[in-house]
Amino acid sequence: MPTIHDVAKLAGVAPITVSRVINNSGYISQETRARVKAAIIELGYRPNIIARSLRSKRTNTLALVLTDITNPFFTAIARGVEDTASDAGFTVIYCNTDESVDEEAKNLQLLMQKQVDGILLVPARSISSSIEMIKEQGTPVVILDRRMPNVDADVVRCDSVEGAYKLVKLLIDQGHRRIAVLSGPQGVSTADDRVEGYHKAMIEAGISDDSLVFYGNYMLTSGYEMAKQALFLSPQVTALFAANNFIAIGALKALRDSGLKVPGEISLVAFDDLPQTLIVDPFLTVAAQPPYEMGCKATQLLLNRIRGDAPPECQEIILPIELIERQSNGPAKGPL
Amino acid sequence: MPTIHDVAKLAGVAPITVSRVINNSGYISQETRARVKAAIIELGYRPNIIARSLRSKRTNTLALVLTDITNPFFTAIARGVEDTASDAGFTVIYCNTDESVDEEAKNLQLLMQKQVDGILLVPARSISSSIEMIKEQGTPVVILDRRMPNVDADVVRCDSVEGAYKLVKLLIDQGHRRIAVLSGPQGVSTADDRVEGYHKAMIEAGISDDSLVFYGNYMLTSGYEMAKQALFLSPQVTALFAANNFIAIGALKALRDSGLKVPGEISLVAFDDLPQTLIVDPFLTVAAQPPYEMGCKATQLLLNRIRGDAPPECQEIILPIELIERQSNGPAKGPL
DNA sequence: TTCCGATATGATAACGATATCATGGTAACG
DNA sequence: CGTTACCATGATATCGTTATCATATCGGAA
Repeated sequence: MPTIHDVAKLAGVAPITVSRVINNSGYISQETRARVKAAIIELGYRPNIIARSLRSKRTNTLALVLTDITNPFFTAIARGVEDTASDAGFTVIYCNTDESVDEEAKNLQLLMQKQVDGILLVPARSISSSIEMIKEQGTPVVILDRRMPNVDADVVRCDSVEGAYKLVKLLIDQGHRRIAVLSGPQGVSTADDRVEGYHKAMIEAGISDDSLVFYGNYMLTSGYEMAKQALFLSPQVTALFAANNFIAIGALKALRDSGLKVPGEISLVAFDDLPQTLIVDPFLTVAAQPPYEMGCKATQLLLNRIRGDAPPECQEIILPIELIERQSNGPAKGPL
Repeated sequence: MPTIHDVAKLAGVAPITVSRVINNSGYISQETRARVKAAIIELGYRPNIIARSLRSKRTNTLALVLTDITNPFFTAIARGVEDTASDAGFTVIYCNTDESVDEEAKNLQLLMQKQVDGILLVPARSISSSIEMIKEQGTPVVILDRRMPNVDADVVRCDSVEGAYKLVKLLIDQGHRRIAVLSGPQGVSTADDRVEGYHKAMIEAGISDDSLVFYGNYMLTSGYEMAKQALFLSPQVTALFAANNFIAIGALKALRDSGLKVPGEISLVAFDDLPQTLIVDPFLTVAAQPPYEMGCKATQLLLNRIRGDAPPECQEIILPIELIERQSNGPAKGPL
């Protein structure tokens, strides 16, 4: 592996001159530039990125810290991040936290040590000290998908309150009154916000019953269990609102196992759409967020921060949610 | 950010002694060790990983180069890789090639410059020069999911020929004779192997007709188009074999758009299962590979290579394929 | 002519860690 | 008592680049 010294010697210049050619910085005569370039090609020289990073304090690396890459919503975000980062010459390190604050802290610690230039974070909880640590070091952070109320950082997300409100309103307008919400973990902003949107719609309709609210986590099994519990309620619920895609699938499995027809006997609406590539006949009525765009936008914002050409004040970018009405909901049956 | 010098000064020792404490190398008296550790904690010292890498030539970073993280098959691989790598204190950089040899070469080039300790590669094509470049540099590579016939490297994959054979045999045993195969790009080992397995089963049954073989790519749209074309064949096909999950979904959409009932009017079997977390009622009969395990195994193998405690000769690990018979296939209709 | 700014290049010193070699004890063994 | 082996620590050089400051040339303006 040739070094900058080898190139310099071959071209008959000082190493720093080679550096200038590589980085297009300072003044170089046409002739010298050509000679250096020729030497670079002849030797097949590639700069040592690590040495460069050590000196320049730049790693051209971003980190994406999310809860679970296995969820297609986050997979799409990841793809958006990578495409955008890659175009800018950055590589992406990614980490799964599985919604654990400890895992998150551990990962962030490691990433700081690796001196990534910026971090895209889907925070495990709304309250966490790890962000402060990062900000102290001066590393830019963009918070993705979720809010962190007391943290001063850029955010790219959708309006969960509004999305949930619209979904539940839809059910109410179809005559549903006993609507259960199956949400994620308390303390996660999307889970809280979606319950809030649910409450808003319910209260507006003059209904309010805390026994209809379930908190679990954003996993299949949790959706399954919450749905099973919701079915025990009396009077019976006529509709379910699942706060994310995995919960929705879990709930659907529970409904199937209980022999209930959707939407004939019970309605189901959910947050997050499933990708077109995996579903033949989309069936679920959903509030769809644009994950790929979220990943792109967040990365652009982060790159701007890193380059220092973003306005100093923090930005909050809220992308639109699309309500897609399909076949999983219908008019409420039985006495209202 | 304190450096090793600050710690050394505070503890009253030389920097190298601090280094020894951190890395548990060489001899250190209990007393000195304690003093150094105290200093480390007092200053909140974290080693600079970049400086360490420059000197030690280790980055504790792996790269995962695959075609498209959006495919749940690869997502699961990625998760297996990350879990295993993370346990060993390694971070993972990942890159999408979208089946393009050029993108692959570009990414690999960059990764070599970043001096990753090892590479997990799902090669875009069976023949490619980029691998040679990597091996020249001495960076260990594990090839994942696909074969590269003329390359001397570790491989973790499944037996595509056998999986395809079993799926097609199943159809033949149900009386199907006109079976089309919708495969990936020619030159990709899995696509070629699955066609080979198909041929093996067909020839064994005394059937062989090259007009039933379609090559496209592993995307939804390609599956849709190939299925549409296959439906034009005369005499009509009674079954389709999709070489991956996306092709299968595309084909299903095409069948739905053509008004054909599955399995009543036409049967469909496919390679790769869809994750339980996304599908309520699994419907497709598939040859399921274990992607998560593939990711784990490949990473273990790679880590062993990096540590130098793997046997010198290349290993080929072939994981078992599970044939899961569901509802997308049935007895052939019409005259045999 | 003198001086100044733009142009072109280089010398030197970092960046923060570890590899290598050296030094000096102490204990054990024959 | 000398030799050897182990233990404990340090000095120095080095990894490959770039930041910083210095130097030299040249053309044109004052």
